[in-house]
Amino acid sequence: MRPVQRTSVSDAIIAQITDLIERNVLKPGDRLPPERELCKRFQVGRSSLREALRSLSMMGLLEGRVGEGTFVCDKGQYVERALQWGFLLDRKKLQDLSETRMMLESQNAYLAAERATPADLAAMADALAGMAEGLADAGRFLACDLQFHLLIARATHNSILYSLLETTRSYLQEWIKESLAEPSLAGPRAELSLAEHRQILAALQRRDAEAARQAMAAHIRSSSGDLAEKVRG
Amino acid sequence: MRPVQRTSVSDAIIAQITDLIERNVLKPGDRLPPERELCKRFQVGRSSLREALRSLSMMGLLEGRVGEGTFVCDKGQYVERALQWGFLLDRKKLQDLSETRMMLESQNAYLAAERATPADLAAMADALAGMAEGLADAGRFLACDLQFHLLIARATHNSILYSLLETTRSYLQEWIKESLAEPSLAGPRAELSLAEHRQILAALQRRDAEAARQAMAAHIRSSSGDLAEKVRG
DNA sequence: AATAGCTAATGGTCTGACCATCGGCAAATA
DNA sequence: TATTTGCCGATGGTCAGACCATTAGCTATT
Repeated sequence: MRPVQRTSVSDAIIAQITDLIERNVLKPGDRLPPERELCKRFQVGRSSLREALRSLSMMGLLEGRVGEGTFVCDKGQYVERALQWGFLLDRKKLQDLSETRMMLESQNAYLAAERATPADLAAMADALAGMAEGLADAGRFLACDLQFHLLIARATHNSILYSLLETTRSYLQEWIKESLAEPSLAGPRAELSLAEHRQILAALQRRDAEAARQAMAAHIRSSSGDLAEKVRG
Repeated sequence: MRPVQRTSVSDAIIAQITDLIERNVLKPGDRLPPERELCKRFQVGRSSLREALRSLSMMGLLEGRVGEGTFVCDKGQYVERALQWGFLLDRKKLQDLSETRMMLESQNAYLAAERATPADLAAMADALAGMAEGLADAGRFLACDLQFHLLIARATHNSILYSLLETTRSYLQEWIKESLAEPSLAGPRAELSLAEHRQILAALQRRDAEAARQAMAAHIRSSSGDLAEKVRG
């Protein structure tokens, strides 16, 4: 004898729908029948059906729009989401996070040097210009700073690396903002940061991957110096 | 003016519960209050609450047991869930994932060289011995192989990097297994792989971080050669 | 022709009910 | 006394029906 497996109604529905998507019977952008009709077809209650649809939405496979219907998502962020959950499960260790960010940023710079398109580089130059204009405006400066780093990640043309860096930054953003808000260091710090960014962009434009990586690493070490101290303290 | 964001009831509940888990107010193994009471506390209907719980279960954060209650999962189940979505990986994503893994593995090797404790190194040596013993047994060989790589990640003593590598591997495991199962290459491939692992371990023991990184990078390039081809093809 | 208002369809939410299962307790049994 | 049996309440799982907010598309007014 072996334990009989009980399969929940929702899970059965999930299996059926994922199967349909997998076999391409349901294509991205397609609209599913209304919930009330799906209930009749699957012969289940609406609660169970909705729990299934909710789970599928959570996986990024479906998307519900009020008054319109439920649609199959475009090629989605399944993997990215799953990796983000990984962060949730582990305790947020600032030090670990900071280190992870360092690795991601510098490696992304390396890859970006090899792959950035002219459009990518132009966007980075724009962000850099924004930083220069925002030397007096801390908010503007930080926004362009963040933008610049995300543009580098985007220039790797690797959605997973981009997503990872984005997530890491989002966790650290508060601390970064705080550490850069130190009034005593604000002026010189910002100018130094701007100069470092220029070096990074220059390396990217030269397609010098190793230089880009090192410039980025140096920048982060310098700009997050007291962030690291705060973390340790 | 900007579009006001509608936040669904379920999403709000999900946010609250994930936050509780994140802040360790809810620890793995803990039991949540009964659904009917959660409804009263959150001031929501049971449908919405259940949709939230269902989503959280789907993420691997919660587990419902009939007649007992809803419990916070030990972390780890989300990896298995991830495997079920393997089919969702298209070629581009596989490529991205493979690249991310490459970066994580080599950088982890770098850090591990600086931080591995004697116990870490001993465990790696054990895994290596297991691989040697398993030259004839593909299953044993692969298990020890995986173990070796995870031990390196663990030796970074950075829980986030470990978690990321673990998740990334879990996605790629099926393809890795498949690519290594090529009968024609099985023998020499395994021996080569073993030799490469020995080089990595040697570099770690010498505390030569740069050598460890390069050895790991070379190993992955060599061992996942036809994986990359499959991805491209 | 353009706009305002109406209507039906749809996803989102709530409620109450019933079922199957599980844990714990008490009674029956050896 | 120790073990088994049966029962009961609690709980998650499911269902059905209702109401709400939003949306698209139609209609009639301007």
